[in-house]
Amino acid sequence: MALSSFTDNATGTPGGHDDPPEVRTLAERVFQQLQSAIVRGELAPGAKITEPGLAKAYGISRGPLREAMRRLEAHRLIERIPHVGARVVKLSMRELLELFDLREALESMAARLAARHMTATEIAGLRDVLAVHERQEDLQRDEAYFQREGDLDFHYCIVQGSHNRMLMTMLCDDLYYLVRLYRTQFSANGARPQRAFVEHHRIVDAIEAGDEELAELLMRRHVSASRENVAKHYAEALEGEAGHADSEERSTP
Amino acid sequence: MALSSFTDNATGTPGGHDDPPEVRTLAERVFQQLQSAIVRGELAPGAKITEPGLAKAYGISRGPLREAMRRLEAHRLIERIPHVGARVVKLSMRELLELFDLREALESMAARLAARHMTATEIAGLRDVLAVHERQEDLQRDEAYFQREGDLDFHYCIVQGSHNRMLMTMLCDDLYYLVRLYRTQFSANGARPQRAFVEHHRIVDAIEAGDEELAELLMRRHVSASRENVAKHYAEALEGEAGHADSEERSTP
DNA sequence: TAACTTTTTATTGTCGACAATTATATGGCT
DNA sequence: AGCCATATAATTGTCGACAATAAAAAGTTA
Repeated sequence: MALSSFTDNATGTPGGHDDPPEVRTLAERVFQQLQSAIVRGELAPGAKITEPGLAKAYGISRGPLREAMRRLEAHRLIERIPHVGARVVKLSMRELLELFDLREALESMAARLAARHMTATEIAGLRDVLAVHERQEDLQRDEAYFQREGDLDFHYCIVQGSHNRMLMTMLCDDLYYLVRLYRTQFSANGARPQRAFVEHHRIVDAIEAGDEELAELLMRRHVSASRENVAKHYAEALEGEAGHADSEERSTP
Repeated sequence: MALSSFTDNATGTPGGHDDPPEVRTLAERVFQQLQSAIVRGELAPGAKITEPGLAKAYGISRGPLREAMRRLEAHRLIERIPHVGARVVKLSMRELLELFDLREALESMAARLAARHMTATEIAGLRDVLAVHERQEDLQRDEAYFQREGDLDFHYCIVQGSHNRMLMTMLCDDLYYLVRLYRTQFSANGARPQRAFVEHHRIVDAIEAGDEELAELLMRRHVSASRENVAKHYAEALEGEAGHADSEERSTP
C-alpha cells in the first residue's frame, strides 16, 4: 500500500489535464491550485496577490477567488490586510523553529496513539513505505526526494495510524503544507537521510511492539533532531553570507 | 493584569453597541458574530445554515457572508457540503476525546515553553488570574463560571507565555473555540474546581521555578485528568438515559 | 530641491442578478 | 397503498458592476 495521494495531490497545475470532474466547484479548485502553487514556490514568498490579476490568470470571477483566499488565509498560507491586499506568507527562521515545536508536540502524540491503535495491515503498509524509501535511497541516492517528500509520507502514515481525525486534519491539512513551503523556501535539503532512516525504523518497531511511551519518545527525538539540524544549517549559512540585499516586492502580473 | 479579552470577546451580539469602527469589514464582523453565536449555542449544533436566511438576518449580502462561512469552515465550526449546504458542527463524544488528546499534546508543550520563556511580570499576571479565580470560587461558589471561562483564561495565559505565536493561534484561535462549543453543547459543568485549582497552582510553581519538564508533566496530567473526568461523566449519563429521541433538523428561519 | 497637498488611478469591499444543482412536491403506474 | 418519474421550488455557485478605501502620481509652495 504505497500512498501517493499526498505526494502528488495537485489536480491540475496550469495546463494540466482533469477530465473527470474531480472537484465540482471553482472555489475549491482554485484553492487547491493556489495551495500547490504556493507550496511549490511558483508564487514567490512575500509576493503580492492581486485579485483581478489572479482572477484573470485562472479565468474565474473574483467571488470564488476571494473564498479560496479566505481559506488560504485560515491555513496560514497567505496574509491579508483589510483594504490593502494579500501576500504569500514568508516564513522567518523564528516561525520555522516554532513550527518544529508544534510538530514535536503533535507528532509525538500521533506516534503514541499509533502504537495504541494501528492495525497489523496498517503497520505492514508502513513497512512498505520504508522499503520504498530504502530502495529509492539505495539505488539512485536521490536524497532530495527522500528528504523532501518521502519523509513526509512516513510521517503522514504515522498520523493516519493515530486514528485521531482531528490530529490528522491539523497535521496533514495545515502543518505539513507549511513544512513543504519551508522546504522549498529555504531550499532545505536536510541531508541526513541514513540517520533519519534508522530513526524511522526504530519508531515503527516501537509502534509494532505497542510500546506507546517509546514510540512517543523516539518520535519526539526524531523531530527534535531534525529541528537542531535545521538550526545548525541556518547558523552556518548565516555566518557564511552576512548581510545580503534580498529581493522584495515581487508582484504577479 | 486581568485579561478579559478572551472571555468576553464578541463585539456586538445582535442588539449590541459598537460605536467605534471596531472591525472595518462586514465579512470580519459577521464572522465574529457567527463564531460567538455558535460557541454560545445560539445556533443549535447540527442546525442548517441557509445563506439567504442568515444574510437577511444580519442585513448583509451573500458575498461577505460566504467568506465568513469559509472561515468558519476552516476553523471547523461549521461543515459544508458542496451544492447542499452548511450545518453547525455537532461534536460527538469521540471527537471530544480526540480534542482532549490534542490539548494534552499542545498545552503540555505550551507549559514547557512557558517555563522556558515566561517573564517575571507575566508570571505575576498569571498569579493574579489565579487569585481572581480563588476569590470567585471562595466567595460565591460560582463553579460554573470558574469551570467554564475562568479555566480557559488560565490556559490562555499559559499559551501566551509560551511566546510561540503559531502555538498561540492554533490553541486560542482554533481549539479553544471548540472547547467552549463542547462545554455549551454538553452543558459540561465539569465540577472539579478545587482539584483543578490546586493543579493550576502547581503548574505555575513549576513555571516560576523554570522546571520545564515538571511544568510539561503537570499540564499533561491536568488535561488528562480533565479528559478522564469528562469520559466518566459521559459514561454515567449514558447508562442513566439509554435511548432517547434526539431532536434533529432544526433550521434557522 | 524637498516637502506637502491635491488629483488620479488601482484595488478592495459590497451588492444584486442569473445559471446550475439539489431538495421537495406533484402526478402517474403496478 | 406504495414506488418511481416528472415538474416545481428553493438553495447554492458564479458573475459583472458599483461604491469605498488606499496607493501612486501630479501639482504647488517654501
